[in-house]
Amino acid sequence: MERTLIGELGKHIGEAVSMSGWVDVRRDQGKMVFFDFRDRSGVVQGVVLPGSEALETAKEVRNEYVVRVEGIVNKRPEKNAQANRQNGDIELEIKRIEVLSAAHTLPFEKDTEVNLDTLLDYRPFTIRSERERAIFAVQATILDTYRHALAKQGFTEFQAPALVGGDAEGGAAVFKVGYYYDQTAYLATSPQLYKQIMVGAFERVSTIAKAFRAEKSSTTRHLSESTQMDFEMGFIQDEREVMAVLESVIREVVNEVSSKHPDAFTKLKTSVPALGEKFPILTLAEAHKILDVPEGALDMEPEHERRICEWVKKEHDSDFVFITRFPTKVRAFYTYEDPGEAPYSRGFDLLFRGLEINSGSQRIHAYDEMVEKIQSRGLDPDRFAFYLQAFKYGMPPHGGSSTGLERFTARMLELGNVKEASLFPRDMNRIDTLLSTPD
RNA sequence: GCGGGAGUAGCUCAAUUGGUUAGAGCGCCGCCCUGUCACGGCGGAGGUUGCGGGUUCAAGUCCCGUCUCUCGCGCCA
Repeated sequence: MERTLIGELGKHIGEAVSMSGWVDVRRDQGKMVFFDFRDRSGVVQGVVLPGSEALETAKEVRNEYVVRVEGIVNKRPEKNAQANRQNGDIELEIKRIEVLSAAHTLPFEKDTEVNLDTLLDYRPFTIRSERERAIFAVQATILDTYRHALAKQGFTEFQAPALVGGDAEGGAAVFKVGYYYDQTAYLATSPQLYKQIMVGAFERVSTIAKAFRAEKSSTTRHLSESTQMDFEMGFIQDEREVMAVLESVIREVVNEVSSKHPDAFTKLKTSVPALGEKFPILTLAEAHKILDVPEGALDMEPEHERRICEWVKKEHDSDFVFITRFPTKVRAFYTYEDPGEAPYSRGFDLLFRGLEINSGSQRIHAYDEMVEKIQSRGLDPDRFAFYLQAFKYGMPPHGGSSTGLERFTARMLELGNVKEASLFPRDMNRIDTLLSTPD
């Protein structure tokens, strides 16, 4: 018999069906046994009635066993119906259970709350919990919506390399790759330079790339391996155009997540982010003034990011806020500085619920200016020769930005630690050993 | 890297001022249960208190070292 998905069972009342999935819960009543079964489409109750041939197997089966079940879809007796619950009005009267795969004793119940390290140590199991599936279903929607929102606006997606040569940008904490005998390779800390190269061909490009950072840091907002959602666009007047595209994408992502996953916010004990009329834009100086930070501070400390977001939420009903006009010297070398606006650059950060989730800017596009800037930062233009070709052979005024997927997901669902928004997070001490050699 | 907190049963935690045989809930195992839906009832197993040293008549508890987790800061072109 062909497999019927649990979500479709309601259309087969009175019919004999075959269903496959996991045992979500078993409730043994003695002469009869109840189950909740789970597959990708949902859950349904199954019941083995007294005297059924399936009773013996039903007694052996435990939670998380993978089974194929044959039975009849019945409407539940009125008094046993469960409102507000998927398939609460039906149940599967089990005639036969075939164990496709037994499960060993579980380390703990699937949906119990556990500490972060336990959660991650048992990841292949904990990912099955309702909470974890909700987080990563939301993350999948974030990725999908980001991609389509940009495609609609004429962006071409490309794949940036993760393996890069040369310590081009100076002594950042990078992962060194010992493979090439005559040169050094690293894992990319950003797809930035490749994005710019691609603007030279496609004007508008986007990429979802892995970024690797070997920082010896342990915080709730850092990962050694993170996912960046980037775009870069040509023919702009200034960074405001980049911000406008970013805002439109973020709005679409939030709206899509809230419509596709209406239960996720309740499950995670949070609420849909407030988008306000428009994301407020504050200069760094304005933000510091609001926070009563002494003049001359060059950047925002984590505590300032939290406080300014609280202020913006209260004053503008927005969980997002742009900060602009950072001093050029604290931004990346390729950041554009208009002569009339010195010493401030055309860079911006986007803060979301107390945390920086995106950073972007208008970039330098003139070859000579770029070479000069590289030199003034004490870097060697020869080492950037490959990248500089993009500018040498005609580059439009352009800019772009980069959103940290894990940070965005974590703030969206108000997760305490960005590692909760990563399926398999890597940090200073954590890396799983799937590839370890068997004995 | 610096600072705070923590490490006790499979999981989440408790254990008074250093004092008898280290407890609970959940899970697990066994028995009972014909309408449960986190089913319920009765019983049971399960511990080198992270690791190493020290103080003491006596250490889960105090001291030193070490490892790990966690939070904050620093770092994060």
